[in-house]
Amino acid sequence: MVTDSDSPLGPDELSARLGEVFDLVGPLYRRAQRKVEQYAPLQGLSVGVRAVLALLREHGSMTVPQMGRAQALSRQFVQRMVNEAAARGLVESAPNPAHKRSSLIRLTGEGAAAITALVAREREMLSQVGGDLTDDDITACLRVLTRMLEFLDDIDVD
Amino acid sequence: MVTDSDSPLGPDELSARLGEVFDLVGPLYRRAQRKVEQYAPLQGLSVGVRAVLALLREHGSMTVPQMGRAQALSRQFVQRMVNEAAARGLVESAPNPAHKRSSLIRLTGEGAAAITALVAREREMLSQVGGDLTDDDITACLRVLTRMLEFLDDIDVD
DNA sequence: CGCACATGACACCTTGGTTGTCATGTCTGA
DNA sequence: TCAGACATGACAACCAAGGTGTCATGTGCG
Repeated sequence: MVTDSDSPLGPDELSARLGEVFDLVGPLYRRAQRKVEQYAPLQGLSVGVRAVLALLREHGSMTVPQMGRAQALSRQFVQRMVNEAAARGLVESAPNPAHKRSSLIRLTGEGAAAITALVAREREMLSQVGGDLTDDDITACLRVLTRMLEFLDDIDVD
Repeated sequence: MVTDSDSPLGPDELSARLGEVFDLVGPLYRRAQRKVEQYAPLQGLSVGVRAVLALLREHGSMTVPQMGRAQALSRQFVQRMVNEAAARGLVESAPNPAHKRSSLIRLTGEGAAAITALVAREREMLSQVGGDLTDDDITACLRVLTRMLEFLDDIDVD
């Protein structure tokens, strides 16, 4: 039967259900941002700076344009966030052997401490989401979101 | 065993994995927004207006404050979107038998056509996501996102 | 070498969304 | 029954996230 819940969906059912996901992602994103806003400022971190620090924490040193591409943000915006972070001493630039103008950005000790502390607090908050979510649920969720992301990957920014 | 993949997670594992979800939602949201813009060249419908039309399409006529509460948005913002939609003839207000000042907002034929067409185009785009996603995957995804949204809902607005 | 392209810097704009305030309308209870 | 608490609409000020445009400089490649 076409509606077997554990076999891949056809295009029609798929798009209808993905539409539901889509309708949740927007509000979720914006509300999460607001929530982060009320946690992060304690350390003086804007959402953008937070994103930059988190990226560097996970991927190590990167150039500004690399970060922009990784997060689908304009390079100019990322640059602004990096400058702001640098002004607070959370981040520093190291010469890039591969490009004189485009230096590598890396976390300072202070920056690493700040983002680690912030993530810890966010986790603490998320742990209250509770409910009856299973590991499988979240794995499936990640699968879906990742697929959508892959599909959208070919968009050009900048 | 604590890590049984089909039993509810404890707070620690839960928050760690939900953190992963969060990190995907941002880029996904931004990419999707751009993709929709380029694929379905918005006939002048801002995200806010789109949300209002979608709400009315799903729930029938509502008052402005009702919509605000339904979406955890400030009533003033919803009002602005409704006014904008009304100015374009997508929506009209009917007298509310239960309240003289707060009229019921409902879709016009034009509004219904516009939102239906938009949703159809979005669906068409999403149908290309393809992959091997099952109905169960998406259901789980919706469960996760809904839980997160509910959790964030207790931010009081207005 | 020359030319297309990537990068940094900086200014300006748009959009989603909130907060505040005021006047008017509605409901409830002593 | 009527006073005060609360809901609504209207309008304005404000904010943060993020994009766009442009210019000068640097880099890589045919």
